Amino acid sequence: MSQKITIHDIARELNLTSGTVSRALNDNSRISIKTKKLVKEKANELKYQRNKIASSLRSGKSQTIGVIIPSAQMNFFGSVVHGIELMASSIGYSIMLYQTEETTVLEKKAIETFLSARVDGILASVAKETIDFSHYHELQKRHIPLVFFDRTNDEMKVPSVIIDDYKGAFLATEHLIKNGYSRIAHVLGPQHIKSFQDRYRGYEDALKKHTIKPDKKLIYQGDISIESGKAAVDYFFQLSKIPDAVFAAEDYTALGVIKGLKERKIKMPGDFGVIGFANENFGEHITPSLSSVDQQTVQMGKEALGLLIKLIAINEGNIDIGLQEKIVLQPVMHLRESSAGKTTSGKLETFNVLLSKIS
Amino acid sequence: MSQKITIHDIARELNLTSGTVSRALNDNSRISIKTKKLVKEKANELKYQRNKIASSLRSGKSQTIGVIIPSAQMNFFGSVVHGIELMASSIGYSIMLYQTEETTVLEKKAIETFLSARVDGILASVAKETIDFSHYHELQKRHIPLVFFDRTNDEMKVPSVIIDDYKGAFLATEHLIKNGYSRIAHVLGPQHIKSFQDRYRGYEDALKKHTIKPDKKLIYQGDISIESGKAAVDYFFQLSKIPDAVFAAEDYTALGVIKGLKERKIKMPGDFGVIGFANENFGEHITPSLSSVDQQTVQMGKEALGLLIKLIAINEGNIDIGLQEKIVLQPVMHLRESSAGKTTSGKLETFNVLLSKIS
DNA sequence: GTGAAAGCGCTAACAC
DNA sequence: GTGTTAGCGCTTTCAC
Repeated sequence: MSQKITIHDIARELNLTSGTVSRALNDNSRISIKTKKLVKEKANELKYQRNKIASSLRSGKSQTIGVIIPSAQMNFFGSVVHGIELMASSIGYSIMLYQTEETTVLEKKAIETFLSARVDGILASVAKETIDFSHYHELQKRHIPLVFFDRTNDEMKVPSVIIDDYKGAFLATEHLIKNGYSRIAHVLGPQHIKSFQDRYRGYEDALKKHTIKPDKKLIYQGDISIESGKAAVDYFFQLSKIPDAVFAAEDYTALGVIKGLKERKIKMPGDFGVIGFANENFGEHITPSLSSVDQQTVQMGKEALGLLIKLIAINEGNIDIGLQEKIVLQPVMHLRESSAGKTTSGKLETFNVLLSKIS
Repeated sequence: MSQKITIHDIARELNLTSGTVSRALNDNSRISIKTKKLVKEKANELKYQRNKIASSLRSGKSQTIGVIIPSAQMNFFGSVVHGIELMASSIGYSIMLYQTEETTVLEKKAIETFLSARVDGILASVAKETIDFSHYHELQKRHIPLVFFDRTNDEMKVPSVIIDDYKGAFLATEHLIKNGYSRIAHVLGPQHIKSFQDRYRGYEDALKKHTIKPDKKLIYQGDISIESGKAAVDYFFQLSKIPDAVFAAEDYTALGVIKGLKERKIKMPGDFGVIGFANENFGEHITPSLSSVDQQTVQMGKEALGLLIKLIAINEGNIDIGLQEKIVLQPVMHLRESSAGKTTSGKLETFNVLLSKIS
C-alpha cells in the first residue's frame, strides 16, 4: 500500500475539514453542490482511493456478502454465483466466496471467516454432509441475515430460494405421457435430499393424473451418476414388463440411461423416451440430445441476493421480523430429441421435429 | 451486528490490557504460555469474534485477495476459481470475486472495488475486449501485487500462469499423425489471442517435424463456436484434396466438426480423426467421445495464488524486485475415441480400444 | 512479559 | 452548510 491520500489531504488542500469532505464524497444532502464538486475534483486530482476498511469499521457495514457453496467447479454453482455476483456488484456489494467441498468442517470455517470479516449477510447452499446445523443457528442468534439457495433445510427457519422440483418432475413426466409413452420408469436421486423426494412425488402425481397406476417395479434407486443410470437400464430390462420411457432425477443419470439404451441398440426416441433434470451443458450435444428441466441457476442467484438485501434492510431497521420468505422458481422445460414422440406404428416423426424446434 | 465482545472485554475480565490480549490472541512470542491459554479460554467463553476489519485497518493487511474473471458461469473459470479458493482458505486468505463479462468497463470497476477494499493482491484473467491496460498499470504504480492467469498480456511486465499451448497443440497434432492420419487440418481460434497463435504454431511444427508440409488450404479461421466447427467441415469438404483429420483449437469447435462430419456420415475414428483443446466436460459424453488437451485449470488456480502470495511477501519486505516470473503448466492429453487410429485397410480397431482405455 | 498510549481512516452526533 | 470531536476495534511502539 503505497497509497497515502486520505480525506484529510483533500480537506487540507481545500481548507475544509475531513468531516465535510467525507460528507461531500458520500453525497450528503447537507453539503452544497459547489463544495461537492470541488471535493470530487480534488479527489480525482489526487487519485484519492476511498478506504472501505476504515469506513466499514466506523459504520458497521462492510457492503460485503459471504457466499458459501460446495464447489465452484460444479457447473450449477458456478452459474448461481454468476447470478449473485452480477447483481451484487451492480448495487455496490462485494462478494466473498468460500467452498465447503461438501464438508461440514469447511462450512463452519466459512462462517467463522465471514463472521470475522463482518459480512453484512450470508448466502449459503448447504453441504451434502451437513446434519448438524449449529453453525447456522449461531448466525441466527447473532442476527446475521442468512438466505439458503438450492440446498435448504426446512427445520431451520431460514428464507430460501429453490426451484419447484415437484412441478419440474411433474411436467417432465407428463411430457413423456403426452408423447405417447405409457410405461414410464423413474431413477431416483438420494432420498435424504428434499429436492429428490419432490421430484419423485411429481413423477407419481403426473402418472396418477393421467390414470396410469404407479408401479414400484419401475422405480430404481440411483445416486446421481452415469453408472447408476446404466445400472437402472440393466435393471429395467430384466423386468417382465419393460418400460418404454425413463424420467431420470438428474442429467448424469439420464446420460447413463441413454448410454445403457444405446448399448442395447434401443431406438431413441421412438421406442424409448428419456428426460432428465438440471439441463447440464452436455445435454444438447449428446446423441440423442437430452430433454431436461432447467433449474434457472442464474435467476436463483439473483433472487437469493435480492432476498438477502431485503433482510439486510430489515435488519438495519432492527425490526428483526424473522421474515420467513421462500421463493420458488419455476422450472423451464428444454425439450430435445431424447423425449420426442413414441412411434406407435408409422406416423409421428413430424411431431418429433416440431418438438425439437421448441427448445 | 449484535456482537459486542472486543478484546477490551476479555482484558477487563482477566485484569490485563487490550494490548496483551491482542498479542496473546496472535500468538506473540513475548507472551507467556499461561497468559495465552487464559486469554484464549476467556475468548471462547465469551464467544469473542475477532474483528478483521479493525485489524486490517490498523495493520494495513486485509488477508483478502481479489479475483477477476470473465464469468463464473464458464466452466474453465469456475474450475480455476475452485483451485484458487481452495488454496487461499487453507492459508488464511479470503477471496473476493468480480466478473468482467468480458468488458473493460467492469474490469476497471473490479480494480476500483479491490483497491478500495485494500486487497493484498489481485489475480486476473484479462477480458477479451481489453486493449487499454491503463487500469492494470495503475495497480503496478501503486505496487499492488498482480498476477495474470490464462489470459495474459506480454507487453505488461506481470507475472503469470498459463499452460503451454504450443506444446499441447504439438502433442495433439503429433498424436493424430502417429495414429495414421496424414492430411491434418486445423480450425484456428481468434488470432489476436496469444494462446491461439501458439496452438497454431504447435500444429505447424508438429507437421514439420514429421515431414508433412503445412498446407494453408487446410487452415480454417474459426471463432470458438460449434457453428464455426461445422462451417470448417463444409469448407474442408469442398477442397480437391479433403483432409483426414482435424485439430480444432478448442472443444466447442471440435464438437462442431464432429457434428458436421456426422451429418456427412463420415466414420470417426477410422476415416477421420478429431482432437480438440480444453477438455470441456461434454467431451467424454458425446459420440464419438472427444480427445482433447486438458488445461490443468485447478492447478492453474493454485499456482497463480502461490505466485501472488510470493509477491505479497516480497512486497512486504519492500524489495519491490518486480519479479517477472512466468509459470507454464504442462498440458495433459485425454485420448478418447475421436482420434483413435486410422483404418488404413482393415487392421486396427484393437489399437482404438487400447487408446480409449488410456484416458 | 506486560502496560500505556497513540492512531489506522473514516463516520456521525452534536454544535452553530 | 460546515466545523468539532469522539470513537469504531484493533495493532504496535515505547516503556519498564
